[in-house]
Amino acid sequence: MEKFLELLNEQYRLENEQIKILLNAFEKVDIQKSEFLLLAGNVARKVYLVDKGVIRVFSDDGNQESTRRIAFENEFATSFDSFINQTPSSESIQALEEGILYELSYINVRKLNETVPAWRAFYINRIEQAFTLHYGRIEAFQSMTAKERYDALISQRPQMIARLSNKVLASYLGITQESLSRIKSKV
Amino acid sequence: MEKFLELLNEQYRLENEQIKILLNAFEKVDIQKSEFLLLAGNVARKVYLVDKGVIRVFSDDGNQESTRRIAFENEFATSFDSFINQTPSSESIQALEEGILYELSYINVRKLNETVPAWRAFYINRIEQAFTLHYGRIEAFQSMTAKERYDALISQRPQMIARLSNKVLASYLGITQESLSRIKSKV
DNA sequence: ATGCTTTTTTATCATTTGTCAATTTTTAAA
DNA sequence: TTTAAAAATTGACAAATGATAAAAAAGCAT
Repeated sequence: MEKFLELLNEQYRLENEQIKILLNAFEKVDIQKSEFLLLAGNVARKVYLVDKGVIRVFSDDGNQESTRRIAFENEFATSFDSFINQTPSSESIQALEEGILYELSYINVRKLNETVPAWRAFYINRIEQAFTLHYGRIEAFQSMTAKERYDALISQRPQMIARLSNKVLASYLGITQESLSRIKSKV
Repeated sequence: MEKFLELLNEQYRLENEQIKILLNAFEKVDIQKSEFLLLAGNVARKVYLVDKGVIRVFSDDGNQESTRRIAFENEFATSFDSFINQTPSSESIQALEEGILYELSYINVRKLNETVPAWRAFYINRIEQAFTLHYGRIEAFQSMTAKERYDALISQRPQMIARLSNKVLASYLGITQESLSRIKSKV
């Protein structure tokens, strides 16, 4: 949380009054490993800032899981489509490690967008960044093999390999656990 | 362009003064089929609103083309990463049909974001929508076969099949032309 | 530590998709 | 219209990935 405020202050200049408003909008939540923050079918009413731990956004069609987003420390995550339209989510959100989150409700996001210019600029910037992050994944799926996607992930987001189980990592890469196991053994 | 202004007015209420500012920010451009609006290596300085025709954003690694985004009438497109960071683009933008565009410079986007609240709300909304659109593609790549992605595209964006060549469509779906040809013949 | 559950690995075989090459069809230019 | 270029189709084969099953390894609760 401190790091987040630092960043915000650095880039967008915060007045003390605004810092207070911001801090009031967030709520601290302790999470246990494997705990669900959102179950598919419900509306995503919060966006989460990870203070400590890892969370994942994923869907499960009964046959296979697809991990859409992994958020580590100082990253935001939610089931975005559900959150911005406040409609039922097709995705669930789950903690992968014990940790601490700061959650922000939909209403507070919209309020902050109206009332705190620094937050608004930050919000726009975050969505732009999130867009390019996910855009990169489309590039990967369009033009790379599973092995190439894995190698790219190692160099771009090493935490992904270090902190995630093969099962989750495989579902993020869009392949089966067995394929991932083979890819890893192929040097 | 009219339709775009209508939409903006409907959803965000525009004053006459603001309409003038907006109209001045856009510039009309006639485009020929196959014409390049941006060549990879250059900075994307404009975002394009398609008034008539179709444009595509794609990359070409020398070996294969990957079509990242197709924009039809009343849709916006640019090489997003390059545009928001004003850094050289790895993508090119090309017209697929003769048509008419309205282009908006990076500077004007940022200016409008500061000065026209209706535009700003619209801009945020567009990025949010663009995000969910591309997010849907990740879902497709993660959990569907090429045939399933093709079928989904037929029902969700029939224009894609109707107006694009197989070559472009295949590169959008992330498969070879040959595979697409076989998928189509499989009923 | 012990036993149970989950994850990971390994093997075999099936399916999907890619590659390469040739042919047909379509498009565009002279 | 004629001709050349580009795109689409088809076939044969190769490579990548999935499905299923079984065994080994790791994690977790008691």
